[in-house]
Amino acid sequence: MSSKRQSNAAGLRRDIELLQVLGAHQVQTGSGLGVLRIAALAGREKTQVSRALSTLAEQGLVDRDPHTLHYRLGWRLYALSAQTYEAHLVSVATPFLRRVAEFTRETTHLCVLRQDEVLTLATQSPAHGFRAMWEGLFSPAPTTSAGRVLLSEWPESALREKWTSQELAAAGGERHFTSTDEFLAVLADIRKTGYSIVDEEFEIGVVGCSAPVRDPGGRIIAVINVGAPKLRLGPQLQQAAVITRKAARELSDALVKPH
Amino acid sequence: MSSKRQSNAAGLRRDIELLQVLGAHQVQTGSGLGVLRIAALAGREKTQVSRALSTLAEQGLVDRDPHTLHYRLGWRLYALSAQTYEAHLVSVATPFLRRVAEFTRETTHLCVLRQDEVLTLATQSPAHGFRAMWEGLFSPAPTTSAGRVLLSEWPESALREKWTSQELAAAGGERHFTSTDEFLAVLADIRKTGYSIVDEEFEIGVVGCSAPVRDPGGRIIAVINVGAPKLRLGPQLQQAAVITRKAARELSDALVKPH
DNA sequence: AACTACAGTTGTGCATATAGCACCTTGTGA
DNA sequence: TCACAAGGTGCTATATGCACAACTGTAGTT
Repeated sequence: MSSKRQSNAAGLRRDIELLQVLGAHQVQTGSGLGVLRIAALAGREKTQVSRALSTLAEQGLVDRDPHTLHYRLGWRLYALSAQTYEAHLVSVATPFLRRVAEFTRETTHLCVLRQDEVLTLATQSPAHGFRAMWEGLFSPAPTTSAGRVLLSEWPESALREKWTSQELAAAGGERHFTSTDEFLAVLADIRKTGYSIVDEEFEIGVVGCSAPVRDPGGRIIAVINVGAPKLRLGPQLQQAAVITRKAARELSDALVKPH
Repeated sequence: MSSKRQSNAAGLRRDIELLQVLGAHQVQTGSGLGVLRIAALAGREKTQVSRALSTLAEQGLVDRDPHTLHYRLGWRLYALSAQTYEAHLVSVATPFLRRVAEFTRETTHLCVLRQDEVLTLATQSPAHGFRAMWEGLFSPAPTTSAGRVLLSEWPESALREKWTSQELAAAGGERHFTSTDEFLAVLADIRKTGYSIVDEEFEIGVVGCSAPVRDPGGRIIAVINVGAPKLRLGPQLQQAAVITRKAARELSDALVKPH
């Protein structure tokens, strides 16, 4: 069997999974997690988890409440994240997001595509202080306006390979495409207009629009997205899309340095 | 109690060091790093580094430029960091930082103490768009106004143990304390006034002030800090300190939920 | 084209760090 | 006082990672 030595670092992979378990839990309940709970969620022995977490804590990747002994994600993740390309992107994009948020009076996001899902990097609300807690979270790609823009310039072969009818259905949302061809037609329309509009397809009562942000090479690397209750934004959705498209283009021009 | 028995997870520790190497390099030059360079910086065999990095890349902790083959810190760090307590703190603090930045017309920071150094979590500039790139970076504690506030309510025994004259000298800065007693006197003064002022002690030509942010239990968990060229802020430094102290108190009141 | 110089990946024997188990310690509530 | 739950420690066989070497790929030079 030769034991598949090529795929090294099974241990590392498992330890990273602990971080993901902690992150996922933190999203749902705002609190930390004990060793036994983490072990159960990760499907590992508590003793291994205990030892791994204490090493992670020593390195600052997780923090421990000295009283409850619960773990949560640690400060070093925050320090390291400031050096990522994504952080650079957010720092350049923030003024543009802010402007869109003030124009539309709605919450505005910066999103990217990671692992075939939409990752929201940053959020700006018109009334600052309260920010919708979407940052760092994933959404399905085909049912959101952001995801459709991010996929819109994939080569057709790659789209057909990845987004079969099953995949489209599996991605969820209130409504979904019944065929890949239908999906491709929507993407073609996005390429023509330069923005994407979604009306209650991801979630009932919610509408949204998105426009592409491009790197200096012209590739779509992110989107600016506006999402809001249909009752409020519905009538001006088209107008919001145009504003979003304009801001996304200006942001693209500001991205001279790939960092 | 020599902690020799926790000889656990040497491999994990080494892999985390790779992330730190990448982070440190990214700060200096904006670009990524090849496998051989990383191996040299981390003092490891290139083959191990190659394998470890490919696992880290698979998990999204590092990203690889497909063309240059250079690695940099990955998107998952950004996603995970959004779930940290530090991110929560930043999200609550941002409006307060913004107000201080607009009042003083100077760059304002939110800082915490991690591993006996000052970690800057967030920055707000009066003219938004350009932000000084201090986020995610460390500064020495005793020579900065932020660090002094963060240390100001440590018990005296802990201060004497940690901040011996050698430690104070090792922390750097343009000027440093010659004795721990002198240092303690400065901290006592901070406790009295509720803010800290530093005049060209960390860096020539730079002045700053800081005030403590407290959790609901009253413990100092962060500071708001204003730093600026002496020529510009010098005359109004005292006034800026009062504004900072006021904002820090209001932020403390806003921190009802410990997340 | 062939030659050289780098950058990075893959294969293998050997030493060692780790998984898993049973056993402790501590805290808490009836 | 007991009983139970959460978390940590000691120990050994063995799976894992390490080092070294050989291999592949990619420019740049003549």
